[in-house]
Amino acid sequence: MAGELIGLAITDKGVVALLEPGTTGRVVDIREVARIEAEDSPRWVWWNKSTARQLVEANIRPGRCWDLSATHRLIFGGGNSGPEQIWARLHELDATTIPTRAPVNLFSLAVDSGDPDEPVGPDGHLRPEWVEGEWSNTAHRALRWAELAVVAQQLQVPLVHSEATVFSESACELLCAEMEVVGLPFELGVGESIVAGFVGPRPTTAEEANAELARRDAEVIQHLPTGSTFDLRSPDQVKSLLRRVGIEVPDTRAWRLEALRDAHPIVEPLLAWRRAERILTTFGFQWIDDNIATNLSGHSRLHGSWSGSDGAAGRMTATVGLHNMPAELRPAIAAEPGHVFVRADLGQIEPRILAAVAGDPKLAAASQEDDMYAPVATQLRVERDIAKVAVLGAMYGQTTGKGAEALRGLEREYPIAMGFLAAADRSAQGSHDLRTYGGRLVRMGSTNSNEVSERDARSQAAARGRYGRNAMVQGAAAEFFKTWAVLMRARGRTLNAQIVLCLHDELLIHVPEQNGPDAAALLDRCLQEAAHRWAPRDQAGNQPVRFVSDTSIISRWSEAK
DNA sequence: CCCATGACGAG
DNA sequence: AGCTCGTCATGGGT
Repeated sequence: MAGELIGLAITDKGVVALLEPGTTGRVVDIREVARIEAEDSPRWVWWNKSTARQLVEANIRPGRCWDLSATHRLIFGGGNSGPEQIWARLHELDATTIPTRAPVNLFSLAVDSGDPDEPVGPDGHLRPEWVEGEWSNTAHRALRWAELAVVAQQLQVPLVHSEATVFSESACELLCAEMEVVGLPFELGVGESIVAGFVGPRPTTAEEANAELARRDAEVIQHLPTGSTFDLRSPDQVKSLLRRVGIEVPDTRAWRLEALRDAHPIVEPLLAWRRAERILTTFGFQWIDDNIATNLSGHSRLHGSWSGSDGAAGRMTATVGLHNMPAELRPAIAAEPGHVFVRADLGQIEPRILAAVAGDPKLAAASQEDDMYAPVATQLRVERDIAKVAVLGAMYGQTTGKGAEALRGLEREYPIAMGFLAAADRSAQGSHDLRTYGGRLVRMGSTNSNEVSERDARSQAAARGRYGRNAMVQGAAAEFFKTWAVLMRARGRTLNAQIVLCLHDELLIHVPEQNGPDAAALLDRCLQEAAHRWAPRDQAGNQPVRFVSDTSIISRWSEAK
């Protein structure tokens, strides 16, 4: 039956343990999973993304799952957790008492802590040995592990605030597994030449590398008296270097030096040095060698790991710089032969989300426009850019600058939205946890460790307030984005449309060239469906907030916008 | 060796 | 505006 829950655990040797409802479970070949998926489309239950990855690696792409880890992060907030933490929370056990495997010695061997074939120890916690992988040693144990997953799922059900969010966040873990396995198309030659443009050609020996380093340092140091030695990698030394030429700065951040370009001829080469250093250390040849794999047909892809939600507000995160690649590298992200990218980003997502989650009808009315800042500006009787800064400032907790005055206009014209933000701010200031529209707990950890001055305490509270009001918008926006993304993942299967990058409000989809237009149209339909499924409706059942995207079909990421 | 901090890229 | 994230560097501490 579609949507039926089936517990699933796959050992590292590929043994598949299935726990279907009302059965004692069975051990099967992975092809059986593919058959069940095709015929019944169940909702698979598993501990975390690692199972999703095993399936994707076997070329099985399930439609639905209940990911215990993703759901745990929704219910309880915070970042990634292992089975032992999930289990402990569901049984209201103190996380600090979770046992860890003691080093193997005579003493630890002497302690008898019950039946090692039973995953739950006498203290009620999962045994560390099981958590660390011993569940995978035998088919019998794998069955127990799948069974425990179903037990945990049943315990999560009553704690869930929105089942729809559980489903989309779980599906997002599947999407993450896929993005990890398939990678981001990356044209090696183009990437290498971009890097070389910043840091010089790829060195073949350590001497060459050192010479290039010295050459780049000299471009900056030449503006100082001969014999000067400063380590440009040390902010402290850069500060004293600048003091030497008569520039006094509290820090040496780029935006501050930008303003001092004309103060001394050393500033410009210093900024250039910094840009090159960023490429060299973070996005250089080493990065390419470490993270880009070339397949048998000679095409290269960048592989990182993805998390469907990590950190505070539940945005996706990614490693190896997938979320902060310098724009200069985007020409290297190229569709493979016979393919195109469909790229789309959500327009003005945060104010639209605010209108929706706050239920502000007037702001919702403004969202009907392609540019919703225009009607807001009219209401406030200010310039459009002022209105924009004011709205963003309200969501981020701006306290100074131009937006501050227009803020009073916002309070007057959009009291519901502003009241929503103020409530989040107050709650966070008081260290009270928040919950996003989709039901994610945003923890306000009271980290006020030592005694601090009255002044510091106030500024920390204000920072918490800003964090809280932002988390309610950013968090809900992340949920909405993921709903959109996983709908496209599901609906795009028949077009062979593969999502290869998620960037907070932007999707990059790799698709056979002939399917590009269909995929682009589908992506827009998925946006409307996401709005319909996710966003709050008014009393009449109408969806009052309009969401828009900018969609294009391109060959290289750099062609966008 | 861990940890805090500065710096910087992206949204 | 000020918010999130990951990554790499130095420099302090153990």
